[in-house]
Amino acid sequence: MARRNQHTKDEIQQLSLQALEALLYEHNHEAISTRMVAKAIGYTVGTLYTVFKHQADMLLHVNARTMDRMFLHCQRGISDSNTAEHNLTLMALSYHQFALQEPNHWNLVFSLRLPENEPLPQWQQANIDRIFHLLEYELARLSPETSPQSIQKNARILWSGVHGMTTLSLNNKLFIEGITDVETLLTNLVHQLVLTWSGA
Amino acid sequence: MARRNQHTKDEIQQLSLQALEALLYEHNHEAISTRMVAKAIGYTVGTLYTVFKHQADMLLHVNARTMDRMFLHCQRGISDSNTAEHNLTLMALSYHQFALQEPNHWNLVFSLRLPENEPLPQWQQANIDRIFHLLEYELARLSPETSPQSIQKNARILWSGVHGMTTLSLNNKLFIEGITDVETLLTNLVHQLVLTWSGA
DNA sequence: CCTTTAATTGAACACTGTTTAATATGGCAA
DNA sequence: TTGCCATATTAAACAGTGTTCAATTAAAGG
Repeated sequence: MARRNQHTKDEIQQLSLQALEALLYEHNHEAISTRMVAKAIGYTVGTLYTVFKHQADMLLHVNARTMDRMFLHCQRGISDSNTAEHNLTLMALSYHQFALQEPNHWNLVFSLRLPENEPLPQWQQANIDRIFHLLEYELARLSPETSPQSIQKNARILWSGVHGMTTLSLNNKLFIEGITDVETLLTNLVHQLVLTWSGA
Repeated sequence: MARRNQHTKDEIQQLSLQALEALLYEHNHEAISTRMVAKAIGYTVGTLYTVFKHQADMLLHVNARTMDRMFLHCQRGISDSNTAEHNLTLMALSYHQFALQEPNHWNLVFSLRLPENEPLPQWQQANIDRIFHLLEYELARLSPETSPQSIQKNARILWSGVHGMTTLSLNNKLFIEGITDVETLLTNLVHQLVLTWSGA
């Protein structure tokens, strides 16, 4: 069977990404092979290599979609009619919730290592910047007289905290026996940082 | 060549771990195979499996040693004659510095996934607790009247932040073009959290 | 010295990512 | 309609992976 022309290259790429995403709900990315993805879309590995440079390239494309979904998820419920602290708390909780809902997708975003000399694509940085802008917007609303540099700095401090809690709790490296849950910890973190930044 | 009795099982295990650690200075753990380790110590893969249950088991042992080293490193310069904030800042900077010095060892600690139904061993939790105790000690010194529960909670908030910054900066996911460095950010984080916790 | 015991190996198994020659079909020109 | 060409697709190959296990070989014990 050759030259069946059933799908365009673009369609094959989309099918692959969808199939891979579906597999990630069941298996973590280290357990997923190129042949599994190929089989899932009814093609052979060779075909995948006409559409992606290599496996890492395919995973990178999945990561792009994951970050898009995460970005949307983190905007849920955000509104200018809320206080800045409320919005920041919502974002933090959403970030953590997304990681819980799609742990394998989320893990892949932060554990993918590209082959040497492969630069990480510019849209990756753009995606990260997009999330930071959400935070910076709220931080500016919180204390309008703070300099843009400080706002950028504080956004990074805040995101690091939220991200760290999410990583550690996802890997059970955070808790002794049933102390407070992560949601409480996240709310606390946001509250305490907001307190010092709101000029209190 | 069989039954040469050149090394005891214990010695073979130690040799393996040392060889693996040496390899980690050059390659990240995904690029290291059991056969590479075996060759480095002058044995065959089969021998490794008389000493470790599986590859993940071997990596877990390396992680134990890495955490020991990290624990010692994080105590560098700590002294009761320093302020609590100073000690906490030292620890945060040491934590980050250690990750920079041994990125592959450090990565392995947080990215190793055990096979299903393999419980993470109890010394792992003990090692984590040990680090938390260092933090809790300083936090108690900072505000003696705070309840033990709150101290535990705050230690986790603080460590999450430090860990998050370290992870993200190690993967270049934290910075736009040359803003402030991670050290400054870490110092800031500690300072701001300490401010709210010292009852100011 | 000869047998038992166990440390060590080498080969096998089923998999992995990646490359490439061979193939078979859809579309086009005559 | 026929025949050819371009190319989408595959099957097979390669060098590697983790893991297991029968076979081997040497040390130790009687």
